[in-house]
Parts: sequence; structure tokens; C-alpha cells
Amino acid sequence: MGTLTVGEVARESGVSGSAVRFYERQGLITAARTGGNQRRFDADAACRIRVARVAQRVGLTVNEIRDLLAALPPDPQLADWQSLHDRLTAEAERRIRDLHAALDDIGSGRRLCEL
Amino acid sequence: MGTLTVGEVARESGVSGSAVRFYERQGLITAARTGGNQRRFDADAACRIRVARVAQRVGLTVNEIRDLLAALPPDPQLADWQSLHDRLTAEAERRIRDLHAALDDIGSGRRLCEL
DNA sequence: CTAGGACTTGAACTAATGGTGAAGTCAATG
DNA sequence: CATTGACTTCACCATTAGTTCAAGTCCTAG
Repeated sequence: MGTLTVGEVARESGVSGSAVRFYERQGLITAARTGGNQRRFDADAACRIRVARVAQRVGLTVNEIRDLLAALPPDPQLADWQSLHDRLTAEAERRIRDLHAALDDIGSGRRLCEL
Repeated sequence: MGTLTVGEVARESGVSGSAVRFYERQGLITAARTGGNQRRFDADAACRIRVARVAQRVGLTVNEIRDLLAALPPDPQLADWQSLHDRLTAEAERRIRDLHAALDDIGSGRRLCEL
């Protein structure tokens, strides 16, 4: 039973209202509707958005974040957040490894550029 | 005195002809023109493009790569490529540090998500 | 000298990304 | 019961990195 409005979630998560609606359209968060068709969010919505913003810094797209958050059940427990954290961490580490691989390719400058 | 056509640079660098023209428009490479207005590239053009592609993997945009390559003189020497390499490496390392910072933020899961 | 493959331009198009804005509707309060 | 702020949808915007198209021009090998 959601109780939070778009504006409240926006304030709690630090993003704009239009972003909150955008994230709902993209499936990062879900909302119940009032009789007057307004969105009402659960307490974990702002939380999901905060995680999403960190995930964006890691370089995940909104689509990838949707998939990541899809693994999170409604009314998530500590262990659920923990496992999300682990998956995000793993992804960040994978991207760091990719950058190191690019660095190695740069290092082999001769292969990059025979003059 | 450029001698390479668009097609030759494309083959040597592994990108399409339209991409070669695109990179010229964006200032990543420069071309002389024949009497008949065709592009003729110097030997370092394919080289620049290979560097550009690695830079893209590092996450630089075409605009950023233009700025990076702007530091490379015409007829670049080994030391010029070396310094380019160093700047690109520094940029990659900066991005790796950003990812580590994001990882740290994830680590502070409690701050991310008070439930 | 001529055939045809490679080249020229500029504009339109693609496709993804991450939202924002306008016009109109709802709801809580004084 | 009217105001006002929050809400609604959907179309649109801007950026990024090219690709594609058409109509025409160049250049090189035979």
C-alpha cells in the first residue's frame, strides 16, 4: 500500500518529479494508483532510486538498472539489498577490469601505431 | 603531402568510410585535397583513429578525443605519441578512481538505504 | 579514351540515452 | 467553493555516434 506521492519520493531521493515518473515508466520503481489516478509509492521507492543513481555512476544504463532492480522483491529485506549491493559491486569491478584492459592496449603503443 | 584515400584509411584503421569522413568533420584527423576535391590523408591518420577507438573504450566522447588529438602535432614523433599515451592513461586511471569511489558509496549501503 | 569503382556533398535518418515541458486535471485547505 | 500546488499524459528535446541516400565527380587501369 503505497503512501508516498511523486513529489515526496522526488524529495527523498533527490531527483526531479519528472525523473521519478520516468523511472516508473522504465520499470525501476512501481506505483499503485489512487482513485484519481495518481501514483502512490512504497517506502522503498526512494531507496531504489538512490541505488539507481549509484548504478548510473558505475555506468549502467537505465535498462540495465531495471534488470538489476527486477531481482529485488517487493518489501525487500536486508539480505535482498545486500545481494543487490554485491551484484552492483561485481559489475563495477568488471568495468574497472575493462578499463585496465584498455590501458593495456594503450600500453602496447607500438601495436596501436607503427610509424 | 597526403597519399591515402578515405578507403585506404578506412581499411587500415578498421572503421567504415563514413566514419573516416565523420572523424575528419569532427577534427580528429585532417586531410589535404586533390585538384578534384578528394581527401588525401597522411600516414598517421589511421594511427589517430586507432588511438581514438581505444579512447572511446576508455569512455571519452568524440569531442574529448578531438581535444586529446589536438595536442598531437603534424608528423608526430615517438615522444608525441608517448605523451598522448600518458594523457590517455591518466584519463583512464581517473575513471577507474571514479568507479572505486562509486564502489565505496555502494559499500556504505546503510547510507544508501535506511530501511 | 572510356568504363566503373571510389570518391564528393549535404541532409535526412537511425537508435539509444535520459529526461523535460505544455496543457490540462486533481485534491486538500482556508 | 475557489485557489494553488501537485499531479496526469504524451509529445518533444538534446546529445552521441555515426549511416544512408541521391546525384553527381574523379581517377586509374586497360
